[in-house]
Amino acid sequence: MRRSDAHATGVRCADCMLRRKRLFRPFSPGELAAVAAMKQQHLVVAAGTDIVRSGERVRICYTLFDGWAARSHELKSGARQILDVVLPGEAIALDSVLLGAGTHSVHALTTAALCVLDGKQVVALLENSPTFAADLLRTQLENERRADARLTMLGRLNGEERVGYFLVETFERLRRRGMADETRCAFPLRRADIADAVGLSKVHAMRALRALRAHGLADVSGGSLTIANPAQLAAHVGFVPLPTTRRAIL
Amino acid sequence: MRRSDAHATGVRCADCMLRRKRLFRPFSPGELAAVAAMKQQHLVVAAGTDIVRSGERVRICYTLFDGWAARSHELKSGARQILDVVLPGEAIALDSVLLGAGTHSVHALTTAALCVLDGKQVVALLENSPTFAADLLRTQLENERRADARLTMLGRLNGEERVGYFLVETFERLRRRGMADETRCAFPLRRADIADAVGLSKVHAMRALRALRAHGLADVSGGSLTIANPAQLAAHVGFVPLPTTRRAIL
DNA sequence: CGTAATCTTGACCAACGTCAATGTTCGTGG
DNA sequence: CCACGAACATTGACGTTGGTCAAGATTACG
Repeated sequence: MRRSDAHATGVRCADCMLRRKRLFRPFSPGELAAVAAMKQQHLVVAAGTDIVRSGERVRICYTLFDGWAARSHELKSGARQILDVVLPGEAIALDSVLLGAGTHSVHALTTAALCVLDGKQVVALLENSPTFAADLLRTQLENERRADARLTMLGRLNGEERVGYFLVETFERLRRRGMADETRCAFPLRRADIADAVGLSKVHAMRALRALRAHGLADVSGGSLTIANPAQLAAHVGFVPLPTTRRAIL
Repeated sequence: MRRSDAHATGVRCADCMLRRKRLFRPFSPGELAAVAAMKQQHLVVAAGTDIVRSGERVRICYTLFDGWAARSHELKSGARQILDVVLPGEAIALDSVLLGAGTHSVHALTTAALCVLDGKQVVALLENSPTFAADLLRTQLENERRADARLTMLGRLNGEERVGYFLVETFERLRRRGMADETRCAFPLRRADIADAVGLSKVHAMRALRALRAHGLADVSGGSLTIANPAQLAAHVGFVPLPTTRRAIL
């Protein structure tokens, strides 16, 4: 499950099924060629691997092709905050290509497949294809809206609501990628990960999960998440799905 | 202090001193002309005015020219979360021009002067000037980094640290705009605003302010903020200033 | 089969929210 | 200049939420 698998799982951009999903912006032939040219490697890493470490200056970025990852901050105190879960089709380390040394870490939550992209060529595409740059800006503005909502959840919801919010939001993101059925999806996060995502201690995150289960709202067990009535849970925690826009993908 | 003052305070983009600050990206003559053309009005609003209301679909966006504003979410419960303080030179409602109906509100914290920009022309500039789109994307990625740090503060710091973080972060942003001296700056937020920014109740935000004052770290009174030793406070709360990049301004 | 990691729970304590009362500031009209 | 009221600031008392510690149960894996 290391780099030696690269060829086994390699996919040419032109054949990539991920980018054909409705969620993603269609590519012009020219853009597709540019992206195919900048793709240096198809890399598979094991669960737990650090994909990006905070402070590293890098000349490459990634598209998560398959699997789950988490962006996080670590404090000197040892505490950790998970900033966001990264799902297939999303960019990793794009910020460090455009702004220099990254401020967050990214680690694989499951076995993860990554498209490795040459930073210089990414910048070149941006500066040569204005519609692409504009679409990437749209995607980034949409990310900001999600981040705003997460900030509100951390600042203003109680423990049970925070966990519930995190679960439906993730469920909804998976649904849009065709990675969830009506009430169920994979959910590889451990209890400690959930706690670090919603700003609770591990013990209290447990209590919140127990309460959600007791209320028949959500159940996390055996690596999968079941939400009997997603609309009800969403209403309960004040989650409002964003209107679907076609996200830029690299 | 209403629209009638527009002419009194009107500034032509070519003469604008704000955009000449080091913090902001210099403009090519072509871009400057494009921005001057899209500027429809120079609008002055009183403190407390709603500049943008959540859910409104708009065809214009703004650059905050002078004064302070706050972006916020309101929950059905009546609770409010301030997402960010908006300072001179920053865009307002750019997201709703590019993505449709906004998801947050923006209100003026002080008397505020706004450059009103035509949305269509903003989009046109983006799609015609790739370097500008790329720079705006950089600025947006920098905003994301700040948002990540705020999320971490909400999730992982205690009340006193949260308030301290919010104060130094804002102080540092003002300093970069030349709006603060070594230890002091204007600070027009009320106690309730501070509480809503850091996810505390008003009463507890008070206690945190009292503790910060008792520890000699920060003092908010009479509409101004004094931080005896900003570096010390920053270290105390884990605030790390982002490297300065030249921000795109419209 | 054994060891380490993770999950789960109870008991207890600290942080934070709520309620309610008092003080302070500031603008307005007399 | 003063009287008044409204909005805001400040504080104490008390209840609730969430953190910490510690132990036992379960799972994953060599």
